[in-house]
Amino acid sequence: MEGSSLENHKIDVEKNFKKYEKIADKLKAIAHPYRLCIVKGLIDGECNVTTIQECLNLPQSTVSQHISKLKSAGIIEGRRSGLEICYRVVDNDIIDVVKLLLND
Amino acid sequence: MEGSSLENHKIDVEKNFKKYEKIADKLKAIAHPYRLCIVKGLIDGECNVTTIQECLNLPQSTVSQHISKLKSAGIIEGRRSGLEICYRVVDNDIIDVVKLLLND
DNA sequence: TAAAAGTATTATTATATCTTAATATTACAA
DNA sequence: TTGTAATATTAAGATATAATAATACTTTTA
Repeated sequence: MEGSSLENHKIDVEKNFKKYEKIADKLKAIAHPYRLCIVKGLIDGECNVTTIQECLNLPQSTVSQHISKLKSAGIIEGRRSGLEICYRVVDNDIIDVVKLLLND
Repeated sequence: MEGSSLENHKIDVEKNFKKYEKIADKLKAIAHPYRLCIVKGLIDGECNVTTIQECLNLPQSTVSQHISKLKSAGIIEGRRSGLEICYRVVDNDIIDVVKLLLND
C-alpha cells in the first residue's frame, strides 16, 4: 500500500516543484507581521499608504518597502487617485488564506 | 464612512499584533519550496525522513533541518517507530492552507 | 512654475535564513 | 558490545531579508 502512494508523491514532487516555488514565494510575501497586517487591512477596506503607515506607526519608507514586496508578489495592486494610491488585494487565494488564519 | 472603519482597523492592529506575529511565524515555516513539499507529502501520506529525502534528492542534514523547523513551528510531530520516525501534520489551519493553495 | 503632499527608490547596516559537511545520537541486530 | 541504519545537531560560509535615513519622483494646488 505504501509503494504506490510514495511513487505518486515522488512523481508529484518532480512535476510540481516550480509550483511549490511559486506558492512559497506568495507565502513568503505574507509571512511577516506588518505585511500580514497590511493585507488584512486592505481586505477589510482598501486604503492608501499614509493611512496604513499611521495604523502601523512605522516610517514611510518601511511601509513602502513592504507594499512593494506585496506588489511584486502579485498580491496587491494600486491605482493612483490624485496624490494618493489606493491598494487592494487581487490574489483570491491569499484572501482566502488570510481569512482562514485570522478568523479563529 | 471611512473614519469608523479605519478607527476599527487601528484598534484591531494594536490588539492583534501578537496574533499577526504568530501567524507570520507559521507562514514562514511553510514559505519554502522544500518545506511546502514536505508538508504536502506528509498530508498525502505520512512517511519518514529517508523517504522524504529520496523524494527531494537532498542531503540528509538539509531535510532534517527543514523537518526541525516545521517541528519547532508546531506544524508537524514525529513518533518514533524503531529506527524510523514518522512525521505527520498536526496543524489543521496549515493543512487547510496547503490544500487551498495546491488544489487549483 | 514653485511648493507641498503622497509615494517610491537607493544605500547601508543589522539580522536571519539556507545549505551542507562533519559529527553525534538513538535503536536495533548480529 | 560492536556495527549499522535512521535521524539530529553543530558549525560555517553564502545568501536573503529587514529597517530606515536620505533622496527622488509624481501629482496637485497656489
